[in-house]
Amino acid sequence: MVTNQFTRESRLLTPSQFQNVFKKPIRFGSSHITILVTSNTDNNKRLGLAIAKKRVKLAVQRNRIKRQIRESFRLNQHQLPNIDLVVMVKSGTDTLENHQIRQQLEKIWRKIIQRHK
RNA sequence: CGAGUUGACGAGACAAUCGCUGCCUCAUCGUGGUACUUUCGAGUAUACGGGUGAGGGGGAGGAAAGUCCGGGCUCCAAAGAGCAGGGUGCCAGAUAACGUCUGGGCGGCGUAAGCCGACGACAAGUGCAGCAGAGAGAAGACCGCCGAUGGCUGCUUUCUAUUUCGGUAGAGCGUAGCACAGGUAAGGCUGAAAGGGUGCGGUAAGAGCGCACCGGGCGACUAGUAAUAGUUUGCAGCAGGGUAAACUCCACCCGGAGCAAGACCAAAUAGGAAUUCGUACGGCGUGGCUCGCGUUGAAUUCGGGUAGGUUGCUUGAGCUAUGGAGCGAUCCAUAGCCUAGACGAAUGAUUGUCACUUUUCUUCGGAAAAGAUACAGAACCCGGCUUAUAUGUUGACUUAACAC
RNA sequence: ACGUCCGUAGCUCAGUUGGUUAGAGCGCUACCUUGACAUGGUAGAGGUCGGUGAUUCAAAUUCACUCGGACGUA
Repeated sequence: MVTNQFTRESRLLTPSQFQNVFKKPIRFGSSHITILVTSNTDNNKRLGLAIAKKRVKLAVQRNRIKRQIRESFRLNQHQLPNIDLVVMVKSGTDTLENHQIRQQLEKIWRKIIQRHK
């Protein structure tokens, strides 16, 4: 059954969970977005967000980007393998439109799926 | 109708689909507690916490921002005393409090509505003012003016002495000159600033030296709670400029830290080793000092080890309505309402329709196309201030021109 | 979230009881020295003192607001 739910179980919550991803990541990227990926053993996919204040200055823009990423992850999660991933963002992302962010993310999802087949 | 001033409110709407978050109700699952039954396996009931599902209703701001003030709350001792330090600064009021607000005063800007003002004291004391300039604070004579008085020189005349009878010398009066002593702050020059202003008189020239008016000072009176005001009145020619966002003085206010405060649960700070000081006139306890109060051996080094969860957390100086008091800020009474509580951090995404602005077309009903949708995201909570902001609705007021 | 501090030349810093003109080192430019380079020497350019306003005769310095940056607190 395919669900589009997005609960606390599908997020990275503690610093140690984040550290696991940062230790030995596989990198995927586009012009404005970098994603670090590690496979996990919990039979689950988990998303973490690292949107630095240094890269995106205004809180409104940071929130907007995070919502877009979560929304895209929520809609595409059932296609993904069991991985932990952290999404990072480069400077200038706050000037992108919502649909541009979504296009970039969808490209990266496809790359990850291919890599893990 | 144009231009403007000022206050209040708003900050796109609706629908569908897919989500997030916490609240309520119901169903269900499992577990611990309590009561009852028991064949000691368990079963039933109950309330609460937890998981899952369904339904319902709620979910960012006017500035949530800057962190510039003030308060609540929490801990430091129950928050105390003095000093230091800091803040505020016309008067009165409002308030939990304020650097805020309201009303009034004074000054400035504007035709006006209205707006702006860190607006106590420099006559308590100390300090500062480069360069320029004569002089910078009980000032000063550089140019200029005068030179009455005194001095020097000349002339007229009078007197005295002397005489070679032409004069000569001295003294006095008058007068002309010099600018030597000196007088003078009206004018010039310098500067941001030069010790009341204008006029007349006056004088050697001038000067509050005298007078008139204006301005200012001190006191009285009147009005006002007061700041302050006055076509009131008396006094004295004027009394010393600027700077306190210079030290300072005066009045009033302020103990320190902050929800990463603090509390609870589990773990942990353990147990150790070495050195030094000390055994109470000491050390520590928030940050400045002294007192006071509380508590008690302290410091350094080596080695070892943690930083998870719950709570604080949203019912509050709360909001709405009505009535009353007050010019107003605001306050009082009654009734009703509950309106975000997240924590690697929710409050969203997509699509459609309408609404907004501009342009074009128009049968003046509207239609089409394009564009824009600001500033910006709660993190303990309030009251303000300040800064950012596309734009909409509306109240009151001022004013030019025109029309009546 | 709360708290503290800092902005001066291209870089690193001086300079603040308000006073004439904002200075040092490195770097930069030109010339001299060398066959050439380095070194050395001489000269020169380069500053809205983060911004706006206020106080004052006068502000890098004092005050208010504002912009940017750094650090600390579990």
